[in-house]
Amino acid sequence: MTIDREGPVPPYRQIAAALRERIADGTIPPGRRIPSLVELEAEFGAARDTLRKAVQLLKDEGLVETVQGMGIFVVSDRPQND
Amino acid sequence: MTIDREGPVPPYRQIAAALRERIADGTIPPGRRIPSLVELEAEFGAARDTLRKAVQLLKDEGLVETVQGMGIFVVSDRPQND
DNA sequence: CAAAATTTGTACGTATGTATG
DNA sequence: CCATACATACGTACAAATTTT
Repeated sequence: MTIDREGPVPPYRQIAAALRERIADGTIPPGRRIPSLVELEAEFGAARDTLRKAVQLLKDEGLVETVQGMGIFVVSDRPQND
Repeated sequence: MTIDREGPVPPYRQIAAALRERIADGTIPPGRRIPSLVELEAEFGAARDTLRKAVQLLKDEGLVETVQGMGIFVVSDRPQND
């Protein structure tokens, strides 16, 4: 996935869309951790600030939850086997 | 109003609380504009990023709305005389 | 138990883009 | 065209929580 820096859609929204799709299609299943900010930074070639904005969108949508010191997790509507 | 940088409450939350109070007590009435980010920067002595986080909280609460090029406005539940 | 590594949270500063007046 | 104001992006630094060594 590559970011289009010419078009009207800001990078942070493109990144959010990419992650949203991975969640929707099950690439990253409920309860699972999303790549860390450092990893996302490497993958998308965007600044931490930009990635945090993308993650914030998903948090606002209730798709993910962040836990300091642990990571970013896909929310599971139904409880998973822990 | 002064920010306490020693306590556990981060500055952006203190600033949000200060603005929230001004809205609640009518100091800044519905429909009216809040001081610009530049003005808030001078008043609170905080960075732009910190102020934006404070405003974001109020936006999430539905207390204010931002309009690019115009400012940050207190939301009016009932329509005002425009 | 202690130290280091990992990861998110917060803060600061700067630059550029976009919209409004 | 210019000034004002918010939006986005980049980079850096340190704090706090968790996990690993």
